[in-house]
Amino acid sequence: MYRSHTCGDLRITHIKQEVTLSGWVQGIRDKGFMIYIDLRDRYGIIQLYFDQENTPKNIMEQAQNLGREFVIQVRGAVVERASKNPNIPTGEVEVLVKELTVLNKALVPPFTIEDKTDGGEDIRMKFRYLDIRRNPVKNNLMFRHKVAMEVRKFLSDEGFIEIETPYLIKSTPEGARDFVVPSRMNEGQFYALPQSPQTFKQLLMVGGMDKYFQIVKCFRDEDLRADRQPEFTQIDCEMAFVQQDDILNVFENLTKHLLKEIKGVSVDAFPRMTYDDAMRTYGNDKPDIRFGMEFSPLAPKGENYGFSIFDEAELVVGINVEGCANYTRKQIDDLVDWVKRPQIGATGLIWIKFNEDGSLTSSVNKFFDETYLKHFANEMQAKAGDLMLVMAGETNKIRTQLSALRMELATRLSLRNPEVFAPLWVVDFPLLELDEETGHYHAMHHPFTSPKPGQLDLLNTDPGAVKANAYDLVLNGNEIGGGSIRIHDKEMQATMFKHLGFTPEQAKAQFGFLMDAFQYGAPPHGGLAFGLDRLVAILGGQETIRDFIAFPKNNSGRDVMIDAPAFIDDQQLKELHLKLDLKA
RNA sequence: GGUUCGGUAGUUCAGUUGGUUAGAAUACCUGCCUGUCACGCAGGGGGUCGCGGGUUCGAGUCCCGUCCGGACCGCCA
Repeated sequence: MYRSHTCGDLRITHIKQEVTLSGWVQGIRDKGFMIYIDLRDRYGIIQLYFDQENTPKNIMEQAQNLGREFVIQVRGAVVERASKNPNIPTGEVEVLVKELTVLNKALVPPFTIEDKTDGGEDIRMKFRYLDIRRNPVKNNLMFRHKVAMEVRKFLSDEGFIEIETPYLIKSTPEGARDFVVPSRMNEGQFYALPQSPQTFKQLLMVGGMDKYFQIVKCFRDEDLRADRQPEFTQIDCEMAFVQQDDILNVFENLTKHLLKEIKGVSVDAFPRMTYDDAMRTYGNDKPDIRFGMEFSPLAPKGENYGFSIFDEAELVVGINVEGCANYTRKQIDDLVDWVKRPQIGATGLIWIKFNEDGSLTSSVNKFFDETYLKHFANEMQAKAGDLMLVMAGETNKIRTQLSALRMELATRLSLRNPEVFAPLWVVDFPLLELDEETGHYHAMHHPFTSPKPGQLDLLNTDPGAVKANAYDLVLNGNEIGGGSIRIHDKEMQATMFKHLGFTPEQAKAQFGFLMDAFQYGAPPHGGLAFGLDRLVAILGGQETIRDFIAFPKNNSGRDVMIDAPAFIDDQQLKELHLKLDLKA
């Protein structure tokens, strides 16, 4: 027996009990005559006590020779401490050690295994197994487990069945790049890892499994970010015989369940906002609505303001930053510089101060007298003490730029409280999106998304204006889920592919199996997928998803611990019928 | 594909206009210490300044290239 209790178990009630414990040496305080060792496992820390009076000499010597992170087993009696430590749950007791076994020695770890470690990101990833011993990472992984369990519990209770779908599937050109896997038995052919189980879950609907879910890995070979990994986990769901509201209701309830069970937070009915409204009001399809600073349209087009920046602009729009009229010139210049950085790419930023004394000063005093500025202030519902920031130019660019500024200001003003949760449905997404490079339309969500009823004619006349039965769930400025009502009719699906630039032959070759299935009684269906990593990070109040993943990849898609990806040897290449054509 | 910041002791970092033997903290090792718990005290060891080239009497410092890491833009149906 390695242990009778864990290191987090022991309390004052265990006094005089004989216990066996196993764990890692967290720290050693050797006072000469007596030695204290903090023994750690997943459950906590318990202090071990050795002294020259009570501990056998050989055990005392052994204890002196231990190092940090040694794995040891001890036996001894639980005793009350002479001086207690109120900071840890086991702080009233300690174990007077009689027997000590070193189960495994350990090298000195490259960074300290403490909550506030001295190790940087790089070294922690390389020695991730040590990092996982630290409370912050350990707790995040346990937190993730709890979220996943609540998801399974809720969906199972709602009648959903978890079904696994294959990882070795077929590459398709739509959407993100695929990770591909060469087939040894099929010369020159490749599997692809799924970007999502999309077509399979639709086939499950055809198969009559009318409520499906799966907590599943998905793979996308695109560049990474702090909140984006090449392999990530989705809570993938699909339902048959449902309309959009049915789906929104089920997953709104799931989200409420999670907020309640995990965070103890009750949230009212989620607001629903159309995509167009979100873009108009926040310049963004995933607005953070925990704070205001909504966009106010200014300077309607067609009027002559005698100010070329306004007169030539497609859109003039401003936000009101409450209580910031006292910003210094330096602070404002800093904001101007911030939006002019290449990442934002703005050409400038106009500011108007609504001073405490009621006067208005601005960067455009030359062009606008107080009457005009007052008019702008009214439009933006600014009051004395506020700072108004205005941008003008091409609609899409200005929305993106001002939206980025809005988020940056909210961060600087600490308006993004991670303990406040403001979920929101964004609905009525456009069906298609124009690719400015190729001039072609492609599906905004995916090619299986159904258009809103009665918009089929629009598809021919103004494809960009067609709205889809597609929706996103947004939480605190993050897209945590998205889905749609799918096409379940073969002809409709064929029409869709045609508009996306597929020839009938291409459509058949790539998605013939799906369209065939639609001919055998496909029920109306739709669904949604949550990004589990991101959801867990947001519920955990953190920005980066990496610390909620046991073994994440770095910015370049590498696993620095196992050093993957890596070259394979010539024999493997030969078996796979592959020849490398390397630049170097 | 691009922008930007960084790489100096095991680790986290400092290192001035280019100038003597590259420092601090922490970790590690040794000794001391009867209630520690960020233990304390004294001492000690520890450096390919990412790598390659260049400028210079002289480079951690300046220039070019390259590799690695972080953040971001494009991209991510």
